[in-house]
Amino acid sequence: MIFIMFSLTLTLIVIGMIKCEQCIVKQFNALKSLEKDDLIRISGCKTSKFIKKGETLFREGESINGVYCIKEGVCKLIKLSANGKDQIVKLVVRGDLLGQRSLVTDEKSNLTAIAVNEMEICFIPKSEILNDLSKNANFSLDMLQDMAKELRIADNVIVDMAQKSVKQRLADVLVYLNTTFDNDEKGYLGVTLSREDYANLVGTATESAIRILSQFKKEGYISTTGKQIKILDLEGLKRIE
Amino acid sequence: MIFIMFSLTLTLIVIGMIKCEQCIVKQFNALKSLEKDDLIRISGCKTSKFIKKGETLFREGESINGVYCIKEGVCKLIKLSANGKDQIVKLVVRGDLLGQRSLVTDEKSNLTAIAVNEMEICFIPKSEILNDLSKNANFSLDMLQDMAKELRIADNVIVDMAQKSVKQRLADVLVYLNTTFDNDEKGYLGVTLSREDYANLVGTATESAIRILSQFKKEGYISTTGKQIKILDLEGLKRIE
DNA sequence: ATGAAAACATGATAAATATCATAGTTTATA
DNA sequence: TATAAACTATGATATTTATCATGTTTTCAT
Repeated sequence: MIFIMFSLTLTLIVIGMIKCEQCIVKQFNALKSLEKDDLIRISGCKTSKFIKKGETLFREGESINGVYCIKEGVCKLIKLSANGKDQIVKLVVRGDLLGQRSLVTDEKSNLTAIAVNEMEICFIPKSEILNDLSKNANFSLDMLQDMAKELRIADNVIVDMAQKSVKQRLADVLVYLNTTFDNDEKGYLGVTLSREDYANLVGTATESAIRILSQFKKEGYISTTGKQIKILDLEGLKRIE
Repeated sequence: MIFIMFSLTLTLIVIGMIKCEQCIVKQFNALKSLEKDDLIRISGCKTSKFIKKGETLFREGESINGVYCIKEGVCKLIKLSANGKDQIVKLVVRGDLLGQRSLVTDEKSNLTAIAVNEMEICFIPKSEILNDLSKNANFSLDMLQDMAKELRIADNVIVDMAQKSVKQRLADVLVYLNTTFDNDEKGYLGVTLSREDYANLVGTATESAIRILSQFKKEGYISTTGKQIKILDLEGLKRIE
């Protein structure tokens, strides 16, 4: 009997079926404001998934009809610009909720979401969570606060895009990655991006991103091993202009 | 007696004391979801103001502690970037609510608001409206929808800033102004901005904005009389790349 | 109305960035 | 483990944008 329970728990863990009410990452987002009963109800209808690097969660123009809770991994939110280039609008990380906008509007998604590395996510259908929005003032206030924060960040990104040089923006990205993700054992950035991803994050040509990273390397700000990047002089990067 | 009533009404109108529940512009924002009783209560504590062109409503770093309802006129939301240049993050127009973020966070304002022309605004203290957020689900849902929309727009601006050329962005701004504001009797854009404002909207040097506007003029897309700009070839502007 | 200040305009030049070309490296996988 | 495909790197050059300089026009307060 004990063996069976153990085996069951193990299986649940292996296929990612941790219950919402026990899940650690809910601490980091608006779900923390839900009552235990509601979390249990939501847990019953959520879908857990593992997503491989490079897989698409959803595309621009699709209906989402729910929120994704990022349990592990990183994904990039991309928009294809009129001139055919991809722009990474933001990175979504462990603990973040993805698709809040779909809860309050019926619009199609404005962005495409693609996994940057192995991800573990839970999908909660809109229908299941919509009631909480109208009945639980704390939850909707929390949601408002999240959006307000995202809006402030977006405004700052606009200013940076408009006013800073490509080199500054690239330095900013490195600083951001360094502070947002734990470095690995060897001191490399915790997220591995392609040079093209870097270019699409700062809005420049891939060659330009490569060139500037090479320059950073020559000047001793970073070192690289293949795609992996190690920050050697964080304060120096912050001073770049 | 009739004369006194008439005189009173007239005075109220002249000093801008239209009551919220009768105010047309509330249709355009989240206030439309409040009950009549709540609007009357709010009306009782709101402050009405006329703001002259160039005046500052609030500055980056200040506490706002309430929302402004824009009854008439336009203001620009500015952020000073690290390199000392102003960036206009967005224009706020008749019907918009300004400062929603202050309702759900205690942070200082991230932006500075300056009147672009003569404005008429009402200020509603945070204390008075906070209760409505927790008690009126429609109101807070409306607020969420507003923010979701702003977020989508901000994401699009990020992509444009990162991927489009200065010329394209400037053409976009002209198209935006043309569609957002009614042109005056002579067909000029309904909002008059300085060349520096145009530069700060698209994130370029003032000389560059001037140069490109001159070019648009030569190429027959627009005509100008002093600061005033008339769109001659809207479709042409949309096609610029 | 008038003079000073602000805004507009444009040339010359420098700096930043994109594009095209080519080659070396890494990565994935058959 | 061989091989193609994808990614990284760098040079040469073109294009875009910023900066500095200077003159003109408009605006505004007296």
